[in-house]
Amino acid sequence: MEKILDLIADEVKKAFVSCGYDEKYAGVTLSNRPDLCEYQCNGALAAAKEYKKAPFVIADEVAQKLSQNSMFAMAESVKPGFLNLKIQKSFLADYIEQMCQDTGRYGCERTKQPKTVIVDYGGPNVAKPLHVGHLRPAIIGESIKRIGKFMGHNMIGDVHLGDWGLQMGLIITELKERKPDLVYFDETFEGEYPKEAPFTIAELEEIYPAASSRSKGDESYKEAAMQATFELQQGRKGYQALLSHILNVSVSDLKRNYENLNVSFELWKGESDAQPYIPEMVQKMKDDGYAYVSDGALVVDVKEETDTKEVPPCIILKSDGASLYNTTDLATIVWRMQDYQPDEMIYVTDKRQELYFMQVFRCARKTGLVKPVTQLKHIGFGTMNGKDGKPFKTRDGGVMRLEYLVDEINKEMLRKINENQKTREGVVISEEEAKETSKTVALAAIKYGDLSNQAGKDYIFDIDRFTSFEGNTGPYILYTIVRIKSILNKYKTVGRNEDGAVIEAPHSDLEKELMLTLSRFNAVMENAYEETAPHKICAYIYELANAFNSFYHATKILTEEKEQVQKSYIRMLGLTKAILETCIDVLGFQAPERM
RNA sequence: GUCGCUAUAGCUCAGCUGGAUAGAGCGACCGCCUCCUAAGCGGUAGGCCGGAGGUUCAAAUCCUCUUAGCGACGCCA
Repeated sequence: MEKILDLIADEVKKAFVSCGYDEKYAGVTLSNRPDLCEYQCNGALAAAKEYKKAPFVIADEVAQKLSQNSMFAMAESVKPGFLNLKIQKSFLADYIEQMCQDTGRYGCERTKQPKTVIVDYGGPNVAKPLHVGHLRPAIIGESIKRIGKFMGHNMIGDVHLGDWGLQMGLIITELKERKPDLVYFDETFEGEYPKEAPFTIAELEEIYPAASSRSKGDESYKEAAMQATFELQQGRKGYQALLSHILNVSVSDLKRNYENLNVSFELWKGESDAQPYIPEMVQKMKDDGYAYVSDGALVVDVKEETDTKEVPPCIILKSDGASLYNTTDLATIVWRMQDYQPDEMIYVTDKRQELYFMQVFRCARKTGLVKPVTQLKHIGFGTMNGKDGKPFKTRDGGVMRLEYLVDEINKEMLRKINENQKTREGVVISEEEAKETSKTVALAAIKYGDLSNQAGKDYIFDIDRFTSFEGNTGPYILYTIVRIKSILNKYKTVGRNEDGAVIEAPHSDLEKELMLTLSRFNAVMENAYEETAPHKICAYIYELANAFNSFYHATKILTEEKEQVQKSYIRMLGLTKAILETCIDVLGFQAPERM
């Protein structure tokens, strides 16, 4: 469906043209003075200069023309030269009715040019638990992916595991110290390695930090780890087998953790998957004359004439010949292009990596790793700070495990739900349901709290604020949905049905306001995709929830006597619920049945 | 040092492809449950949009300068 703003703008354009003015002045926006009008056009103010006329005169001519148009209930010119518009109720009702009929899409069309887009978010390290630093990329990346999917693009999420480098050598070394008799360390072993991993996730999570801290004070230990890393990379069989055990154990644990966040990845690739592509890639960069040795390291220049600052070259290989983050990321681009031919790659990481990604992107482009039309985007997010405005830490200054943070919020939510139960009659929730619901609500609180801020800015993660479910929060949105569900259920329980329901022209200002808000859905979703801005969806559903709650308080729905009016209400409620649910789904959370 | 980001109500944030009286939430204060979930609704108070210039009929929004905070700046990821 065409956006309502475009439909209006089309009419306004015609009016401008027929009055002898250029249509470029006919831009229509939502009104910033809802007390005066619903939509406005400020073009007359701008056109005044070109036509050497008072803006008011122009606005008035156009307004005259438009007031004959059945789409508008009001078209008037005001003071300096504003053109204020109100839309005809019946037109609006028809539009909403069409949205209702457009099941699943509600007026938002799929893109006509679907793209394949790889979204790189996550970036957890194997053998290490997720910590709060992994929260933002997971939430934001997942949402970007879902928004793209909804718009009809082929979105592929890649977790991009940190599964390469010294950390693996450390784990192997520590394991060897503890369990030297394992077959993995026997170089003469020729049989088949056990299917079962020789450690659990809990052990793994303990082994790595232990090894890491020991390596800092023990040179020979560190050397052993480096040697193990080297041998692993050279393909030593026992170590490779251990690596796959580490990966399996770790990945299944990570999957479980991400699932709890309602985050999933299409690809569970890691840095190790890029390694095979490195030699050929590097050789080609050399052969093509892009890569050269500077200060011992192999680099590719990526500065451009228009740069206002120094852009250091992209380092491909360290002076000791080893690969590094850059190398792996570039080689990752190689296999992605080879296997998926994406039109676009989006990297969701901390914004401090901005310069780094600029280098990598330029290097990839310059050396022909990607096509000229392939888009490479870095979505940098800000730091998650505590209430004191400093990076979020545990009480003792450590990095908090993500599970603990989520648990804490789950518990707080459960407490509040139980508290509410006591003060409320009628809605009785079992202990089991309360537990499930608390998780659902907690996740919404966390995600909405994050996504409602602009991703690029730092934000304050205030547990007290997020878990207090008042105001502009995830729980408020869920509560609104639950309310609607409750009404719809009761409506059905009474034995009535929606047969023959049609959206009628709004019966009140609050109902019209709700309809106007509903009608913006397609524009909001499209814009959120174009600007990779989930926070715009948050802002929208907050407005929608407000519009609904105001309407709800002023309107008796279940006791409405006129059958057709009631059916119209119910139909509109269904649409409101569907849109809210669609929106929170692309944000990556869900609503419970009751709360 | 160079470059970048941020600065809006007591607090947390929207608004920034320029438009009419700068919006929410929290907190404060005042109302509303014989009525579909009060996790709600209505209302009051609270702002020289960091500062100074400029462009424009019109600037929180664009440009320049400036102050403060944060960040990035070749072998970490």
